Amino acid sequence: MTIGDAAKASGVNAKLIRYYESIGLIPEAGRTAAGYRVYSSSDVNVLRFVKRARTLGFSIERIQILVGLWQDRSRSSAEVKRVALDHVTELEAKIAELRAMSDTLKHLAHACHGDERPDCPILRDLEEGGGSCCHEPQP
Amino acid sequence: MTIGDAAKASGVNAKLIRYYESIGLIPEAGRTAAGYRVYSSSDVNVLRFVKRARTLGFSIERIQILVGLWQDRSRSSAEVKRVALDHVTELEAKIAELRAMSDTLKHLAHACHGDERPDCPILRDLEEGGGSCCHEPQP
DNA sequence: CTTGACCTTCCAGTCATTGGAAGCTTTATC
DNA sequence: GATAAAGCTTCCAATGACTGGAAGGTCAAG
Repeated sequence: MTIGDAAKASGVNAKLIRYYESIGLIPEAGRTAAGYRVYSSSDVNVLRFVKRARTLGFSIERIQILVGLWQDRSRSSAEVKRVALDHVTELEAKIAELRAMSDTLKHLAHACHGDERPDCPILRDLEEGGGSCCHEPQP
Repeated sequence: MTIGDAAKASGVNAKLIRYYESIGLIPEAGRTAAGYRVYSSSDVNVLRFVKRARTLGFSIERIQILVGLWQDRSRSSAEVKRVALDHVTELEAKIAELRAMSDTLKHLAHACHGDERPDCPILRDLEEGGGSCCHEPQP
């Protein structure tokens, strides 16, 4: 299998496969006499594993660990679970951050007439640093 | 005011102020005879505006537009609202994406014993590409 | 023998910063 | 006035995870 075949079979594009090899996420592929990379179906399995892990938002660094655990027959499921739950913690933190941004903006946009007049609570918030809002208690 | 003073007053660090200038987000600052950048309190207001907008997750590109609208007395609030709601749309899309990842992982982690044994549904999912899950209908 | 579809490497760019190095200027202290 | 520390300047490089392009080698079909 050439890199193009491996790309089709795994769903990871050829450019990305080379990149993964260059950063050491996957081992160096074998080569033909002409220097073309050669892949086996087990290499494709690794690529699929990586692809699925990326789909779930794992960083390359954590995927390195997961691939290591996957290959390690004496792993404990506790180790895998810990890596997964660390990632969940980060995802939840990011979600909370984006949620707060979105809610604030939706609130401001709701208060904005959205007509031809220049007056706008969104700009007022940005100007004032968001410190004072209609719903906050006045000290 | 020097760049350090402006940094303290705006909460945007000096390095970042120079970067914002270099990409044209803020106008070029005036200079002293020795070449030091000089800032006024209105420059600081712009920096504070930018900082607040970044806190709300706006891209630099959109902040350019927002600053433009802010400075434009003949703007319509509709324009501002549209920029804000476009951003909300993107935030919600990103949240949904992360939510899906997190939920999938929580589900898999829940099904994982997390003990010393190697058997692990998380690795099984990564191996199989997440296509088959206990709760999905069997064709 | 040529065309076109592959493959190779290397370099550059993305986004929004952050860090460091090397070299000025200003301010404070002695 | 000398000196040291703090702050300013520019430029270059790195981050994460890709993506794109240029320049050139290789392979199978017509």
